[in-house]
Amino acid sequence: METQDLKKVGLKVTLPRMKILELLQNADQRHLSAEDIYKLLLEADEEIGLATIYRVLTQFETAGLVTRHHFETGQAVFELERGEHHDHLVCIKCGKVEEFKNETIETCQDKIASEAGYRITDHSLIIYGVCPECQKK
Amino acid sequence: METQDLKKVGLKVTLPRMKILELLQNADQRHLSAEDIYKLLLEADEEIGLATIYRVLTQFETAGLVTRHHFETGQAVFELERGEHHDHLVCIKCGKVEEFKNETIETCQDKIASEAGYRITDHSLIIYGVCPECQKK
DNA sequence: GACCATAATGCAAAAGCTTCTCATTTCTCT
DNA sequence: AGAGAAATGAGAAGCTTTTGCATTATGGTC
Ligand SMILES: [Mn+2]
Ligand SMILES: [Mn+2]
Ligand SMILES: [Zn+2]
Ligand SMILES: [Zn+2]
Repeated sequence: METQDLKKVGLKVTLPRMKILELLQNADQRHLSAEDIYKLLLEADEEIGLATIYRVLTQFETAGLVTRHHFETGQAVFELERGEHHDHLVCIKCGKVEEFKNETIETCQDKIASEAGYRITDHSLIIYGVCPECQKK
Repeated sequence: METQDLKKVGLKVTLPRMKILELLQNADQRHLSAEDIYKLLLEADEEIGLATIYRVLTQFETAGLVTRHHFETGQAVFELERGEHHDHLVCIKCGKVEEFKNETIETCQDKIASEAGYRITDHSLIIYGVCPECQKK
């Protein structure tokens, strides 16, 4: 029940917030831009302003419900936070996004940061390439 | 002699291009945004339009003279290409950028991409953290 | 060195994404 | 149901980057 998720993080339960959360949970595509969400909601006859979508996504991000990524598409994409960190493999032809997790890389990163004396707060690893389907064309 | 660099890649030798290239070679800070370059040139009494700077940087990128990065600062940063790939460690407090290269990570990335059937074209690994100096404050 | 065709520049306007303002609506709590 | 507080929608504004077009500079030729 999503209503709980919102209350838990101190956000009022409103229609826009419910619909956006629902969409993030159920959409085929896990990684969505604000505009994607806007259009998908329109298709479902839920007319929610783009400004609200941006506002809500930022609130969700602050609340730890979603994560924002900056792939090189010009627009940020958001995905529901599932508690397990992962990185991304993005097809430059069709935009498909795959996820992966690699302990060796994570460990190396921590080592690099600590050797440089940095207190690491975050990282972003994105591999760009052409997916198997797009290679055939 | 920078004039050669430009001719080599098929670009006319113009004052803006020379000045921008020179700045990228000599600036204290290796990673500069278009606006940074604009302002530094102004300080040096070289009034070059921002549009030209963007255009030239894109041409330099296409020609392989510079590399463009998207740190999460809202603006792209550019650095002179030195032929050796590396990744970045960015201080979220002061904006300092450090470079590193890690063979283990590079190898893992290639393995991940090929296991997913992707033909890798590029990747971006950015570690965000707080640098030693900023930790003291 | 002057000339010409072509390419590059500067400026302002436009575009693309995101945030903000403020009047109106919706929630929550009683 | 009603009051107070918070959220929404619509449009304006903000930022970074790109584009159109008139003007200027460059590189090759005579
Ligand atoms: Mn993901
Ligand atoms: Mn670098
Ligand atoms: Zn693809
Ligand atoms: Zn710092």
